[in-house]
Amino acid sequence: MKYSKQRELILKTLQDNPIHPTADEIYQLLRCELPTISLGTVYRNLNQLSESGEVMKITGLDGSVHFDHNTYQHYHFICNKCNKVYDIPAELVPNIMTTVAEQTRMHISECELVLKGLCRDCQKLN
Amino acid sequence: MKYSKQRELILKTLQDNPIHPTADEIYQLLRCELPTISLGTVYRNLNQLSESGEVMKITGLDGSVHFDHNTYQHYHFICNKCNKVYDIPAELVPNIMTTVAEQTRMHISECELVLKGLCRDCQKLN
DNA sequence: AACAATAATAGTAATCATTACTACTTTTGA
DNA sequence: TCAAAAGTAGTAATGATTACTATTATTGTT
Repeated sequence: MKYSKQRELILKTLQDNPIHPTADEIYQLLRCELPTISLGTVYRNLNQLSESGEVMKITGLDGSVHFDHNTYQHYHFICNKCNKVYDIPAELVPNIMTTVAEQTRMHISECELVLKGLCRDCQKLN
Repeated sequence: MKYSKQRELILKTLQDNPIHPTADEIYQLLRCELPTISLGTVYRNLNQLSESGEVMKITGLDGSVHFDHNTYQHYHFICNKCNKVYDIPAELVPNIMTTVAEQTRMHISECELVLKGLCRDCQKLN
């Protein structure tokens, strides 16, 4: 992987905006700083970065794919009202991968968990 | 919801083919039996049926949405090699929803878990 | 510093999954 | 039998993502 200014800025934007943005949201954020950047470049780089483990790809949230600068093992919660995405640290979740692997004899290498409901802020507003 | 032959056949096709098909796969399966059915009808009905809880919608597997005739609470495993989708009964998975709800004070109403890896059949082929 | 190989880019077109729209048809309950 | 409501087929439109291409930037080597 060769250096590119675009990739550096994409990574930086993701780190500075820990809101689990989509490719398009990152693109919009970047256009101020680098107006010539193209959406395809954002997609290509995010996919590369998630391949190489530098960012995390989150699916299953809504239609589109989101990205996360936090690459430690963790899970996600999305609020049905405000649509904000929250991190759920892996420590808060009972061990899933090894338990299921033991019981099913599958080789499990990835585990994606998405919880949905009402976040604390939105609970108050009722 | 009014009765329709199309909806009945869509539900039956899903029940007879517990392979977690996509809308398009159901459409292809149905075309033999009812060649005039339209893909839009399949989508509309699957969405209705999943709204009413008669089928389960699975996201986070790959790009597209899959459907499951099994509406009991359960999770999924997708094999990275053969791409087959397996059911993981909820009983095999440590209780996630209440544990996380207690610790985070979020109201959790849905929980989607997707495990990925190598299924037992594909492990043998190595 | 100049250079060639290779990777990356912008911009656009193409693809895939899904939804929206519309005129017509079925279902249903009075 | 009939009208209201819901459903349908077929097509067009949308949204997210990838593919393609000619040009540009990076990098290791002379």
